[in-house]
Amino acid sequence: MPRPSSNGRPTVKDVAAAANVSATTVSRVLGGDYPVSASTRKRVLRAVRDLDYVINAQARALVGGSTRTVAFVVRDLVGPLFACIGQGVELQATAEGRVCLVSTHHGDPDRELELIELMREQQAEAVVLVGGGLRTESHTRRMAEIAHSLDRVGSRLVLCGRPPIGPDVPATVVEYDNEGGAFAVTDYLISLGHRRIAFVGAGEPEHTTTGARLGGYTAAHTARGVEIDRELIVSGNYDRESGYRQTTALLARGAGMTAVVGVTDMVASGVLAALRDAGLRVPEDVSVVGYDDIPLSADLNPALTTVRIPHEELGRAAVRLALHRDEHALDQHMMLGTHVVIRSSTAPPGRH
Amino acid sequence: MPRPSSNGRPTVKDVAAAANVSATTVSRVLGGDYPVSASTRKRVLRAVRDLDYVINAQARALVGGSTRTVAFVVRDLVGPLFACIGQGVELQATAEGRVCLVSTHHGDPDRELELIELMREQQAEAVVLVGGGLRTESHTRRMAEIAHSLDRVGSRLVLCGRPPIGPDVPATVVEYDNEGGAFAVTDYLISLGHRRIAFVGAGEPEHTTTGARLGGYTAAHTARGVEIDRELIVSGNYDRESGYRQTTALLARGAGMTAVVGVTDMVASGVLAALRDAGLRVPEDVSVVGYDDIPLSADLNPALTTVRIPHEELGRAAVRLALHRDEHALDQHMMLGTHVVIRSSTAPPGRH
DNA sequence: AGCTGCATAGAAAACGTTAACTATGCTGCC
DNA sequence: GGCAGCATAGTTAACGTTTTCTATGCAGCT
Repeated sequence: MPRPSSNGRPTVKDVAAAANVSATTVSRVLGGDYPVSASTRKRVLRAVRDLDYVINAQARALVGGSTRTVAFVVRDLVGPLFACIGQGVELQATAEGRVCLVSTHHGDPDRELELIELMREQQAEAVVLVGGGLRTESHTRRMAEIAHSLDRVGSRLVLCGRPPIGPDVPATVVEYDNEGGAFAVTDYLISLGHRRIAFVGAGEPEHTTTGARLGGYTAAHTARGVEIDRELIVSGNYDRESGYRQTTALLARGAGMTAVVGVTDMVASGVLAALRDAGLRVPEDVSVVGYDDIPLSADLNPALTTVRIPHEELGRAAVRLALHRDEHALDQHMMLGTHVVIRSSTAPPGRH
Repeated sequence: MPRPSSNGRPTVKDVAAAANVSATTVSRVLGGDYPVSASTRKRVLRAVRDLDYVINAQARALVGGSTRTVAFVVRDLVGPLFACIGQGVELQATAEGRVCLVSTHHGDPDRELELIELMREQQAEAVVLVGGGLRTESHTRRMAEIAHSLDRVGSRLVLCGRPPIGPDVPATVVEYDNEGGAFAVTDYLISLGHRRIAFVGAGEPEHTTTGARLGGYTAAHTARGVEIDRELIVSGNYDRESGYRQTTALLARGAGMTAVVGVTDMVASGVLAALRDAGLRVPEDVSVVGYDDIPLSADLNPALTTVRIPHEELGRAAVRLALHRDEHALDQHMMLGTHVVIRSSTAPPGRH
């Protein structure tokens, strides 16, 4: 009859007593590094099983130094993009023997900062910020301070899908080419013959994601010598409903676009619905493209032309770089490529 | 110039030294329970800010008893259903001042058990298993043992969207009415006039989700006195591609169904695609229903008739019940209702 | 004056583990 | 035979908190 000490949870001492050895020996059997005689090992393992002992991760972390924990902070769990990247983070963390903490800030930048602080209390080895963020003066400064705070205690701030904060800020950055992808997909539309291309964005241009994508959209126009009608650039937020609303508004005021760039696939899906409801055909009347290539995109009707970003690899690389930053001391900034995925929502402009 | 001790991370001692008080006092200022003079408090808080001190959650947990941590174990982060429930878990955990651990098992029941063990090491206050699970003899027994293990150390196993394990197993169960929902939606199809209704399932019937939903499907037929053609019941797994494959196979062998029940919306989305590719119209030629009401479903073309389950509430209730199980000692088993959401993928059968 | 009681503060023990020493045989070698 | 060196095991001191328990001053009362 196993007789754990007080709490109900058996400790090394209990196991040691049951196996007639010292606590150290139990630790060594479990650690597996130090030589222990076969018979002792057997007795200890027996006691571990009998008592249903599991190690106390907190106590181990306290003495051992590391918690073997990676935190990831994300806008929402339900957004497919965040989930995809989060999946990469979780997979890589697990592969590296780490456990994953997760929390969501629902788009509130201040809450995001609070969460980082919380993760610092939790002694996470790395704090991965997934997705774009605000890029105002004050927010950037606070973020830089936080990066230093984390650095001081041996933890690492990782920006995943967000540009670097500044030159002297200790942070790992894994981004993908937001501007390049937007350039490519816009260029593709222009090459099809489109000249009036709407951009349905989200948030203020200070939001890094919209900013960079809008930049690519603009650059493509400039490169091709196509003038942009500022009327065609509108903005809401990152959900489907916003895409629907902005598009309806564009149509209502007779913007006369032949193509629409949605800032995300989610937004583009709203664009699609608005066009359909307005009796317009895609791609015959209006072409639509998105950005992200979330799982949903291939199933839309018509299947959405979009920009694929390497979601999972983004998350994996974030964790890999952060955990092995001694080995990758030089390349703590990684830029992953994106590429256009052409499906059925794009075609040359019709008669207009 | 702050001078932290060794590691780089300032400790209570460092703060105490900087503020000229004892460690105890620092702890009290931060804890906020014990009376501390205003001037002392000010000095301590000052030192905390100067040193950029944060508490060590591990050390606090070690002595304080609780880690204030909730773990959730889920099949995948990307599956919209899991993400939705996970969202509920995270929200409620945060609301209760807990931090969230997450890990994924990708449908491997053994891996699931390993993860629970891992979470036990982490001293999670509750371990929430999200989504259906295996229900074989041996797996059930192991799960029951694990529930007892967790219980012994003051942690709580929570089954979220999965039926109870057994009468004497200490676990909190929050399920939704899988059978009832499947009954209702099947009954709806029958009431529309359908008589040959295919069921595109997943996994062996030992998998709790498929088992219960198939049960509802069967019961509705029985209740209405409609005979089931066993040929119409097929099975694959839980993804879109499986729905596509099974449907294509059904059509290929001339099963002649006028309606299809997909075991999940994801599967139903594959069914939709297969029918479209086969030149069949939905709902004119074949009606399709799903189950889960994931965000995607309303955006499918045609919008999917399905069974709505209260995803977020499911996750929230799981955490709430587990953390306050002293107050809810009696109702540690909760069954949430489901209801049919009628959209455009269903209609009376056409000429056949 | 002497006591009680409160406000404030510190010292020391505890939480469960590991790491750095220390101790004891035993083998093998000159 | 003496000693180096290894295999094996135990003792003790950390790790960073919180929680007793104890101590001091000072007000208020009889």
